[in-house]
Amino acid sequence: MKFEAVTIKDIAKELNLSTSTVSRALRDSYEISAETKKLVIEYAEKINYRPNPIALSLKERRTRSLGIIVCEIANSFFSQVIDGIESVAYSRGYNVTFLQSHESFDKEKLSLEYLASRSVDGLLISVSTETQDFSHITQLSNRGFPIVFFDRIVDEIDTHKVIVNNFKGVYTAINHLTGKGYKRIAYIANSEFLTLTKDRLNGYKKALSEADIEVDDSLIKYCNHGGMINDEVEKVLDEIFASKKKPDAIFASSDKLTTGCLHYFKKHNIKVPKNVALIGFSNNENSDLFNPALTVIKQPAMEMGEIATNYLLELIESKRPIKDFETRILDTEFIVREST
Amino acid sequence: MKFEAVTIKDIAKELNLSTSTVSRALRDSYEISAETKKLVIEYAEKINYRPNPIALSLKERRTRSLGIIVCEIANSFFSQVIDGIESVAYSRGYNVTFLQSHESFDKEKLSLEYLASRSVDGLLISVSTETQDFSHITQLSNRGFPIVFFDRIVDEIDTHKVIVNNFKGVYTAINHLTGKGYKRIAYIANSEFLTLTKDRLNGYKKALSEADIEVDDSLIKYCNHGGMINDEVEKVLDEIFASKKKPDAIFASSDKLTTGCLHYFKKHNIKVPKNVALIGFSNNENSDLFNPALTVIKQPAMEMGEIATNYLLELIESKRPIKDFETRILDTEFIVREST
DNA sequence: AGATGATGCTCAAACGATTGCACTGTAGGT
DNA sequence: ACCTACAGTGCAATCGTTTGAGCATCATCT
Repeated sequence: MKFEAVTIKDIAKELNLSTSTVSRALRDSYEISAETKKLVIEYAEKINYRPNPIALSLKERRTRSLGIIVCEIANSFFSQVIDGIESVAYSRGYNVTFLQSHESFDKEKLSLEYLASRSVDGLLISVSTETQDFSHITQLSNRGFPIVFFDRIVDEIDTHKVIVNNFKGVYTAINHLTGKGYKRIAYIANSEFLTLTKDRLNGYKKALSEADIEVDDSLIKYCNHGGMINDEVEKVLDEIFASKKKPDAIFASSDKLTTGCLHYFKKHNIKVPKNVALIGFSNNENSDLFNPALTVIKQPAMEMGEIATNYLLELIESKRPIKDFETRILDTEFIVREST
Repeated sequence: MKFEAVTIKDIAKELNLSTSTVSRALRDSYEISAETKKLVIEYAEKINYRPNPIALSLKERRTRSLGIIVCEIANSFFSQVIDGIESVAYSRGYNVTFLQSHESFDKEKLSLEYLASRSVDGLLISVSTETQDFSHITQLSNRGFPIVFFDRIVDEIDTHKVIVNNFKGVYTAINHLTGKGYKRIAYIANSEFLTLTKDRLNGYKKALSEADIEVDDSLIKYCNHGGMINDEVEKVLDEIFASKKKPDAIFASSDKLTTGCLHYFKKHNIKVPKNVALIGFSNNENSDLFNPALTVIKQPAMEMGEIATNYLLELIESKRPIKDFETRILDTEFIVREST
């Protein structure tokens, strides 16, 4: 079934005017007489005329829509970022198309191709954990396609970026743990390819060394699919807990990994914080309801989305190529609860 | 900064052909010689040509994109539905634009107008809690715009719908409570305007009457903003717990309301299930990690999204108007945990 | 030789809206 | 009476792509 909508032609035919006159009347051009304007506007109102955004896009060579690529919408952090993106985008007259990479490089690449082939004016992206080869993004960026990174950025591509202070966030958290006497602190990391994983590792190491604790590489485990693959978290935890020198605390680098740990603990009847303490990077709105209530490092997700979108719109709407790119670093919030 | 992309014209100019020949060559038309085809296809590949979807949309009078309106993406149930929608849509060559109503009638209306003015071929919608007047949807539907409802449907609009068996889901849950000896069971409902609220109420009443428990209207409370307004849940719980005859169990009708209850209990030091039992409609992936682990009625969210999308694509792609509409009713899953 | 037909290409219109330019008609000035 | 000015409107090109119709060119058949 075709849904036939009203066009400017229908108005022109009905009123015995040309389409140009109708167009000008609707845009309140000075060239059109008051009478004609009134006639046109009233009739347009009556038949509920709406300009066709597709035709406008073709004419103006812009779609007034933004593309977003994240690993998963069903993730508190990203859905909060998206809230921020949406609010800024709509207030500036843009709409928004989302794509999920589900942490797959191939999906990310396809999504990127799709969006970039002129169905959006610019792109906000947090790369997938799998992504090691950035050429698909680099190419676009080099051809002048506006891209802004948030959260999981790509160092070697020069454009606006918005992240949190990952180093400081983790440093504070680990510091808190060492201060409480924890000595064997494991780091369940996201993919080792992500910049933020490295930054966080540095914060972890710094805090340990300041507490005179030697870094034990067997306590640092990577989940290269971000916990998306079923037994990923279980496997690394098995490894950690199989060792003779068990950890007394765990730092999990994302929401998915944190809940993964909790599920593991529940299954193996490991008590938190009695047997092991837990701190996670988490924006889960219910982390205080967990058993136990979680100590978390929280990111200003909404703000991140807003800032990133403003950056992107700046790139899109700028008359001349932008050369000076900024990386905005936001502060995390550290919330101590029962799990430590 | 304008991002200039390659068009069919660039290819035509370079190869001294007409745009029609290039177009036909790319679509592998029989009218074009093998040599020319090869030439064109190779050059297109080389300069990375991608057809402009905007131009195609204008020509074909279809955008190959679907619109989704939900109250909130940051809600486990809806983000799971969206996962389902996305997977079907992309596999059938459609992309997807989301809009959040944030439970506001005005936002919903605006979003609808926007999407319908030809930027999407069809619409999937779960109406906001505030919506009482459906004329904005009815109008569109009557003009032949393809719409499919899911979860929060509108009875008086005749089109495909996908819901769960709300009656049975609640009946089973309340039955479970009465079987365990609970007698004063409160119902914290969503907006009273939603069809599902009424269906659930009927399940609630049936189960109570079968257990010879009289329905006490003071135990039935509506949250007309779905728990989006700060103190909404707190207020109704205050009312319920202020009464002399306190409830011994609570049934919460959505994820937001369920976590709202938990937050309230935590604040007022009410122990679950010792002081009061709790059952919620919830698709939260971590409801087993809560303190206590929650007994829940779970909806097949992903499946719902898939089915709804298939319905919508059927409406969009059908050659002739569809008159026979279906309402698909899915079964819920009842998961008993510690909270009851 | 002339008709027929296949082959391989180009022209131009169309989708819906915008906009520079051209055109018509009227009024006012000289 | 003629020129200028200008208000009010229409024509046609444009954005990128598709597609029906038309037009050469050449081989083949009678």
